[in-house]
Amino acid sequence: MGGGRQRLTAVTAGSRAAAGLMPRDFFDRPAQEVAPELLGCVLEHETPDGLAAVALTEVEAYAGPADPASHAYRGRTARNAVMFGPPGHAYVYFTYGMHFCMNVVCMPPGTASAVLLRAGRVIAGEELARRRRAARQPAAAVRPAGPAGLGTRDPRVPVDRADGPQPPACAAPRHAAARHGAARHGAAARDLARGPARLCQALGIGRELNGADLCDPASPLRLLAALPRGDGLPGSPVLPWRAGPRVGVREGADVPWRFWLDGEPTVSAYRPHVPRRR
DNA sequence: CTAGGGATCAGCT
DNA sequence: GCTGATCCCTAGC
Repeated sequence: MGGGRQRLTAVTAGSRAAAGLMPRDFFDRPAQEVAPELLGCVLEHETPDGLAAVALTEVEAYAGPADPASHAYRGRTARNAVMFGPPGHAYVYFTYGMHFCMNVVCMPPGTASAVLLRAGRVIAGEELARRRRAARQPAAAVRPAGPAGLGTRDPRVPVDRADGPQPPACAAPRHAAARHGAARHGAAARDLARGPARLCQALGIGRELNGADLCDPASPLRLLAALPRGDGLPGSPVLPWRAGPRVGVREGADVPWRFWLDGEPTVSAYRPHVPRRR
């Protein structure tokens, strides 16, 4: 396991919207170099529902054709085409029949390499993120349930009616909530974007953002250089990070290409790969 | 711990 | 065109 300290780029003066936007050449390098420098950077997604953002706390690097754990290992396909495109774009894929995961594309066009965003700390739009996470998986939760009227599909799936934002979990045993440290209004803050699929769910990232440009101020999905200090002090925070083997990777488990901020509670739990039973 | 679910792709016909 | 193994996961027992 390695370790190090990540000096974050200071947020320079400029237009407020573009302040701290990551330059494209930042990503024009091998993913394993980019990855640790992404820690602490801010991913924000702007939608009609509002803005939500996370500070990245855990990432994984996936090198190109030489990395057996990479989606690009067996060459270019329709699914992974974005990885072969220009750097600084989002590669979003669907997995396990229900989850989205997001990567940041690295290296010049033609060389597939990416950083998987594994976890973050929500720093803006927490209520929006909480709503998205509480909405669960409609397909699994709603089930057939009955006729429910023809053609009256509501994409937003309002679970509660009279109780407003009160979650249905209020009837759960209170010791369970206490054991998990869950707040009365849904998941604990640290769990909102803890894990690659949760991160995508909290930010409302789905298939339609595959290929989105993270370096474009006009893009709904943007990557900013660092957290603002907020205290008016010059310079930027220096964050300690650590590195270790990647999660759930069969081959290529020997390289320490998972990076996380030391001591961050939002870092997802490490689970070594276990072959699935049939 | 395991079930769940959809997409993907190698390998086959 | 079809089949079946696989997938970088999460929620709920």
